Amino acid sequence: MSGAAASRFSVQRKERLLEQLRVDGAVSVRELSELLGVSEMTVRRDINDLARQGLITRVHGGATLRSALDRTVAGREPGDGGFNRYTLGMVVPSLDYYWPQIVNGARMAAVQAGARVILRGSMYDARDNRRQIQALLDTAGVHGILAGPETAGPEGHELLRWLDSLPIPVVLTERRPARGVITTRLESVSTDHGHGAEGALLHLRAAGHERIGLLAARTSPTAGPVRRSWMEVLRLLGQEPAQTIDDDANDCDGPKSAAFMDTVLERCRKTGTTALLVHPDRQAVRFVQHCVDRGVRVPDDLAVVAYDDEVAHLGQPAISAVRPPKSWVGKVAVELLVARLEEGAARPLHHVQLEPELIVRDSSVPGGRGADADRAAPAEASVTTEVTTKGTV
Amino acid sequence: MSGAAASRFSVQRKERLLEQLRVDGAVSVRELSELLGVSEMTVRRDINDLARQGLITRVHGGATLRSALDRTVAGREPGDGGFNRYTLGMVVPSLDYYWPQIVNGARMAAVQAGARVILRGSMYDARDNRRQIQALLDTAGVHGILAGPETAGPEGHELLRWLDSLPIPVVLTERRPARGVITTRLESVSTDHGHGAEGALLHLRAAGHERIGLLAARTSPTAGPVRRSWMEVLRLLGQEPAQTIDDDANDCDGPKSAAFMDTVLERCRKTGTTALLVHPDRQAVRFVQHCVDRGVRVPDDLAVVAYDDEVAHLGQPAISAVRPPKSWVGKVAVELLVARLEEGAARPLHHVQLEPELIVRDSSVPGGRGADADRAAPAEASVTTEVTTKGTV
DNA sequence: TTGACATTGTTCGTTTCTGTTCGAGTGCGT
DNA sequence: ACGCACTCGAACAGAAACGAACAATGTCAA
Repeated sequence: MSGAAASRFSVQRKERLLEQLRVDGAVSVRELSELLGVSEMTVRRDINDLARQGLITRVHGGATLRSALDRTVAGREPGDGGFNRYTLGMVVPSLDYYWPQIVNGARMAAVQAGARVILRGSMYDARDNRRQIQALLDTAGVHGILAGPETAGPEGHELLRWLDSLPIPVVLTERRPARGVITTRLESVSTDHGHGAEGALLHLRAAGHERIGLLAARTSPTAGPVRRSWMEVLRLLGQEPAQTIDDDANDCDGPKSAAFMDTVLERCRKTGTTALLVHPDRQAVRFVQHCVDRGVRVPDDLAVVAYDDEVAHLGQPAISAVRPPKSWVGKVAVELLVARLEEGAARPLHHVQLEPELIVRDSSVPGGRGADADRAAPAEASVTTEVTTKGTV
Repeated sequence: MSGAAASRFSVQRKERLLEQLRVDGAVSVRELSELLGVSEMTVRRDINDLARQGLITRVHGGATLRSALDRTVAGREPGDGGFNRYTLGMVVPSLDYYWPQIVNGARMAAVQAGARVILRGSMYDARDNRRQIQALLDTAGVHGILAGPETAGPEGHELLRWLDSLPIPVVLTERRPARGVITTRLESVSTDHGHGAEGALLHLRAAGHERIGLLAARTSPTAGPVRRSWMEVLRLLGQEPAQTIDDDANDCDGPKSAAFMDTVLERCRKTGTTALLVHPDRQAVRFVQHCVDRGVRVPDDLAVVAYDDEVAHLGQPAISAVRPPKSWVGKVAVELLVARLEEGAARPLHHVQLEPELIVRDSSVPGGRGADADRAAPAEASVTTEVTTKGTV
């Protein structure tokens, strides 16, 4: 077969491997050989190549991120004579959803920069955020803080002001200073969720969908920008939110989920909604599952794009998804913080936004691949193909 | 004309190849030879040419977008003395105001990164911007573009779309993609002028000024965010723009300038306006000069903060000013572009905003820090005063 | 027209990539 | 100890891709 655009050449396989490593921290030969559709021997050869370059560390059965214990090749980065020049405290609101990848990226960047990350888990709650950060400050020798705190509400604002006043540099991670809060020293790295959602919506629009609904988990900080973008795109298309779906994706879970999703499907029928953006992807998987159970064909009867890409590839069919560059957020955050520590106040404050990419799978366009990719492909593909685009249109 | 090193057809083929690469991320020799109707050998020759220029990554069987794993060019580059790995084209709208420092920062960063910058001056005009950028594209061996184009209006939007579609990476410099224009590949570095203006206004507010006016050069792209911030801060202070000054600073120049400035002073008296933000600083110098001529004491009778800091230190008294981090804008732009060239498409799109700093001199607070403040410009970074964070409304 | 030059196509021996096979090594439970 | 399950990698082989050399074609100027 020649249609697999995902990884035709060895370089692409290796990039895919590294990407997987960034996400999971480890890969197995077996997994990869299935994922990429090549023999295990080939995967081993790739791993050996990369290990020889010092980019990864070989382990029995697979590979991991380059480890400090790996002495096989002189590490490409002069981690510097001084091994841990800086100690960075990091506080994240969750240790099992979304944030592990950010932490991973931060860890890797820290190793590169000769720094050490001390991690503390917290909650989506300003008071606890502050407690955890205070604990880090009380730890001797912490040079800077990476924090993904609650920024909304009076308590969030107060927390931001407190962070702004700390004696050591602080980089907001996957957060921005809230509007209306005066900050003069905070820096930030965050994903441009609004733009990500816009990309997904325009992709659906380009696939011919006129009426596009939204299921977003209202409790998440991500939902805000996503929903705002959705409303803006609707406005561009000359539509009213009331004419389609705008519900809370959290309801796709729990005892009443079946009834809820039935209601959504019913409303899709009534309003002529043919596409949905679902946030987060766990709920998208649930929802697509439900569609299949009810005989609603995806994407023919209803196209679905997930916002976030933790499990979207496991959906049946595999779900197209917007993938925030999580590990990069962590990486850039560490780089900003280390640069601040090295260069001091002469360096202007940085605010970085990173854009998500849209992973087109099978749930958004018939045939599994966008009409945007006009290629005479032999349609014979039993293995799910993944196409990565830097956006749509 | 016979001067071209490569034939017209060869160029077209290569453009087509890059185009295909942009869509798919990879091309195979076989596919391409069929698609273009030429022999495989010819395609290989094209691929080798482009790879030698560092524009793509050669792989067995075809080519991919430049990959971080591609070590071929990074190692050796025959001819160029060995160290200019990349050639970056830069187009700026002015060569005598504001932009020289940005260009400087870019130049320095380029040297650091082993790159070379080719500069072209243009105008504040979309059509000419495009002409100049096209000229750079026609220059053989340009790997990426730094541009500070016109982004407003239909022509600006069209220009952005065109930039977004170029086969080589583009970093907008001191510009952002306009709202409402769909871009999927542009990156950007810009100053957060809004935040800068906010800092100046809050500084004046903290110094006790209740009613603060604005003189902004309406023709400048910077004026937009500055004025928006000003209006927002006024709103926070519970005031109306109409109750104070909001005029065009351009009128401080030219034959009728004296009359204009007298009118402004008169209106300040009438409305009880005790402070002004003036953009740009040249006009601020003129205005302060006029105040002194008319016996209006600065800062006692009227406080002035300039937006921008090219000549503000030459004012009598020295004028407090918001200083955009110009050379940093150039530096970060080059860093983004080089990183994109090195790491390829796996790197997410970056949008960076840098914050200006407020240089407090003698025109905004009585008893400011006179003589030593304007001696060594770089040293002033440490003199920057923080804006009060409490008590505003 | 002719000759110099550039570009493209063809041939064919060489190289690269990948899958398969199979013996060796490792850890684990019985 | 033993077998078992697993992984690893050397060795081989087929297919495909590569590129040097040469041939063919087209372009331009004298």
